[in-house]
Amino acid sequence: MEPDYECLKLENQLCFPLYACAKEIVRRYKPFLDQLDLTYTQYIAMMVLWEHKKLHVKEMGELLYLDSGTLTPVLKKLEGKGYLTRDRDKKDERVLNVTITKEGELLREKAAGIPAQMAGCVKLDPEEAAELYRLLHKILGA
Amino acid sequence: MEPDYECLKLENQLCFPLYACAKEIVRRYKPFLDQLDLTYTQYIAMMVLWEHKKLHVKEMGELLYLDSGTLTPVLKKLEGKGYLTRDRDKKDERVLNVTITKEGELLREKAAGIPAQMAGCVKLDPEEAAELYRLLHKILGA
DNA sequence: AAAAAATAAATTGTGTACAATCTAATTATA
DNA sequence: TATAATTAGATTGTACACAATTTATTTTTT
Repeated sequence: MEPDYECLKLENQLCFPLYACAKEIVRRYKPFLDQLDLTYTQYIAMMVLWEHKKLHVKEMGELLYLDSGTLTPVLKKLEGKGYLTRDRDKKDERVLNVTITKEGELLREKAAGIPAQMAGCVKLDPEEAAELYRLLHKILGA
Repeated sequence: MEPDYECLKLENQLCFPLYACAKEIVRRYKPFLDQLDLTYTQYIAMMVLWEHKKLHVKEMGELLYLDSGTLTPVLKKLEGKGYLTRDRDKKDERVLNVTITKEGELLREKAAGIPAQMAGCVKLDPEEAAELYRLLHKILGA
C-alpha cells in the first residue's frame, strides 16, 4: 500500500494557514506599531504591563507564552526606551520585578487607537471573529 | 474622554491567540519532526518539494510566504542533508532550481504518518477544523 | 544547620523571519 | 544597441523563539 501522500500537501494542512496567518497579522500590525517604534513582541509585552502595572518576568512569560530567553532582551530594550524598570525583588532576590513607568503609561494613550485600526484590516464578520477566537482558545486548551 | 483601554487587553485580542496558537502547534509538531531531524520550516519546504518535485526559490517563497532571506539558509541546510539539489537555471541564470533527490523522496515515506499523528494532538471536531481552515484562509485573502 | 532540590533569570547556541541592500543576469526602452 | 529598469537570489543586520546550560537564591530534606 502506498502511504497517504495527500495529507502531506500544504493545502490540506491546518497548521500551515495558522502559521502563515499569524505572520500575516503581525505584518498588518507593523505600520501602526512602527509609529510607536514598537515591535509586535514589545507591544504585547507592554499590553500586559498596561494592564498589570507591575509583575514578575515569570508571570509575564506565562501570560505571553514566552520564556526568559525571549523576554530578557525584549524587556531590556523596553527598559532602554524608558517604558519600564527592572528591579530585583527585596523579598526574593531571584525574582525580577518589571514595573511600568510614567512614559510607559503615556505610550498607552498613543496605542489606544491601534485595535480599532487593526479591526479594519481583518475582514471578518463579528460572529466569524468570535468563532475564530473560540477555536483558537480551544486549541490552546484555555 | 478616556481612551478605550479595554481593547488593549491581551484577552480581547484576536491576533494574540493566533500568534500563540501558531507557536503551540509548531511545538506539538516538534516531537514528530525531531524523529526526522527536521524543523517545522524545513518540513513545509520539503512538503512543497514532495508535491512539485522541482521548482524555483521564487515559487517556493510564494507558496510558503517566505522570502529568500529565510529560504536560502533553509534550502542550504536541506541540501546539506541530501534531500534536494540547488542549481542555476540554464535558460535564466538568475533562477535557482530546487530539485528533490531520491533521499528526499524516501523521507516522504517516513513523514507520511505525521499528519495523522498531529490530528490526534489538536482536539477539534472535523467541522470545527474545517471552519477554522475557512476563517484563516479568509484572513489570508486566498 | 548542612546538603540536596527547586526556582527565577540570564546566557549561549541554533534556527527562523524579514527589511534593506547588493550582485548578477535579463528585459525594456530611448 | 547602449542604457535604464527589472528580476532572482544572496547577504547583512535586527529581532525574536526556544532548548539547554549556568548562576544566584530560596526552600526542602536529612
